[in-house]
Amino acid sequence: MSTRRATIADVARTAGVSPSTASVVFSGKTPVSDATRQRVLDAAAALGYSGPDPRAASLRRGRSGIVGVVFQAPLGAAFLDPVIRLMMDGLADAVAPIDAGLLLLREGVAGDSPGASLTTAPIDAAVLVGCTPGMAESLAALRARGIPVVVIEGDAGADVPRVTLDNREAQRSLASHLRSLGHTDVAVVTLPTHRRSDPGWIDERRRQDITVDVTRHRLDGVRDVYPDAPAYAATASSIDAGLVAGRAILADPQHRPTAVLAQSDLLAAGVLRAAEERGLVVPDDLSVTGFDGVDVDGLAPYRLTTMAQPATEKGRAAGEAVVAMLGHHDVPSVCFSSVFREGNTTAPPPGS
Amino acid sequence: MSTRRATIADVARTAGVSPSTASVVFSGKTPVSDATRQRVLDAAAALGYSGPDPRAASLRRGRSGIVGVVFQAPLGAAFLDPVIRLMMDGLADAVAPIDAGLLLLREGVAGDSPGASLTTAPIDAAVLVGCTPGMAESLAALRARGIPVVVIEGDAGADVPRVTLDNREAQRSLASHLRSLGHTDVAVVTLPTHRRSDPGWIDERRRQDITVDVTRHRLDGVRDVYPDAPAYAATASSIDAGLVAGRAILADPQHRPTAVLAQSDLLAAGVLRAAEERGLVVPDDLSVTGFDGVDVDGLAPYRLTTMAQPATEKGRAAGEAVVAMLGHHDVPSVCFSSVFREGNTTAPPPGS
DNA sequence: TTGTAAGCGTTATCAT
DNA sequence: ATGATAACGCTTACAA
Repeated sequence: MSTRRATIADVARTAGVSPSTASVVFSGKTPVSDATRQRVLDAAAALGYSGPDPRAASLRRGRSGIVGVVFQAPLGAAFLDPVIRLMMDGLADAVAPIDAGLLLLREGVAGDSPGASLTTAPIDAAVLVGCTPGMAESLAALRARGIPVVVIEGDAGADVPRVTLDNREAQRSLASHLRSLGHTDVAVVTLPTHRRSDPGWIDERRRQDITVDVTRHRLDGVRDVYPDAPAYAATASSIDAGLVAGRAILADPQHRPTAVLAQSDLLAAGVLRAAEERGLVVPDDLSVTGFDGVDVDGLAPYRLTTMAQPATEKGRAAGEAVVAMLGHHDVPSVCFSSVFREGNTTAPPPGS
Repeated sequence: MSTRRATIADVARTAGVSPSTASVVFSGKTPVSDATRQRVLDAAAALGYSGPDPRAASLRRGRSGIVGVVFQAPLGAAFLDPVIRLMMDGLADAVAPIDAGLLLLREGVAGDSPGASLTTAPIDAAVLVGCTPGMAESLAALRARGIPVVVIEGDAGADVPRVTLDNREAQRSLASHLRSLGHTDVAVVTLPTHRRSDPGWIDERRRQDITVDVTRHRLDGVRDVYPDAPAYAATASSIDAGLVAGRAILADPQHRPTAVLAQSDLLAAGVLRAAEERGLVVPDDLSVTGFDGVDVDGLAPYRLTTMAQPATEKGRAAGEAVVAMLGHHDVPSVCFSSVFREGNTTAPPPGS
């Protein structure tokens, strides 16, 4: 009973048709008479054949139906970010029409040689998430293979299509909002400045070599309005990291800003907690802004004043770009806009 | 310049060796003299050949190096759960040694025909996450193809290896802990009872047809100690869902339990918020227990009394099981144990 | 509507 | 250490 698996040729033979006909029955690419189709299906059932082997099909077709999604962090950490989760949903939706699956690839995690999985994996295209300079090797490997690439929130060179956000302008809007409320003394909580960075104040030197585009651009946005706003870098985009930053920023009662601009909603949530710890009432004693416009689980009753970004749309756009590239179309880079959303965490500064 | 991609045959010819030798240079499966290796590598570089085509290799090898991970929810929703995220990390680690990637598959999401992606995807094995009866078709499709399957937290029949948790016993431990503290009046917040379920009290009728194993088993664990504990089903494992449930449970001051057992840490976090809303002090006025032992972002300064489950280990075990099955080894089901962890959210009932 | 035939690019086996 | 050969299982022009 240890006979090998039936192939489409076996099915064809049993059904008394040619292999090509049997193939067509399964792919549906060409009309087949009902009678033959039924005979083929019956033969398949009899032999326990459950459709073409995807490996063989993909060799012949030159397509595997798989899109690689490349992260620079452990999966669990990446998915901590609600924006990434929404993006994945959009991506999954967008590639569903071509029946593609998403293959998770981690780059630069201990134990994986650079680009190895990228060259061994049968992917038709790749989406790089948050492309920093460290991804250069991965990128080179992909190009060498002629695999279409799209980058989300990052820069991979002129000829790689990007899906980005108006980070600087968006953050500037929030800063302007605070200024129009009368705030003059604000502080910033930034996202990590490097792939792995310690928490701490950002001096001019550190500022110079921020390698994470999003972080730099959003910081620039604040500085457009408040050129001297002090900034504290968090180690991650999380509530806990925001709490740490918030504590640092609110530590000295003599030198306390009247508003904090956090570079993500999660960080903002952490700042809110830090404020609570200090006995500060938001927004009366302190205004706090976020960024992303995601549902932060457990944030109620606060509604953050924030910039809502179309995270799912970004994923969808990346997916659509990939689909287009597989169809040999040129695809342009796209930059999405965030929209200002006022919540109940901002107000004029105390005593105004 | 639109010439087709170089193949290993081209490289071999250029290097003046046979295709098999060239192949071996890349796979390293057989010793090759340094001289020839270098010639092959040079030829490859000259032709812009960057290694064997994974599609062809996987046909020949009969392996694609891809493990499917099957979810029953939109990706974004699944990854909301910290336990799932940890599990993914463990899974990724465990399959890394065989250089396998993880292919995300969603089952039963609008637009995907049942089992379609499972039969089209070139996967060597599959991990079903949270296998409910609704996954029967997916399972059948996999078996028909002879693809090894492992199930995490679910039941797929006797001959499918499972990775599970001692849910009932673990939950019973927490209930016992509360009883030993003197609580007699407790309520439960459960995980969803069905794949999609509305929030609400669980009456005997609803109790009967809970299709989610985890939910049922943990509820059984409480009822082992408190046979009449009322239970309120949440719609998801999230802080917000826990908040809703907590509000319902704490609504009536006359009928207020002195302790709430939540079936996940996230739900427990929500209950904590509900308690705060009502002006109740935890643990003085109300004890709250969680389940999972994960870091709930933003939960500080609380430390939940909970059962810590080895989530990463579960993922790793599933990955190792898959690797073993691919090596034609039999693998047993494994059931992990949770360990009791006391935090600062439980105490004797008020006035005792 | 169905059949014929020619690969898709690689690797395992077996000689040499 | 290297080479010749034969699959791996399928799809798709093209012909009938």
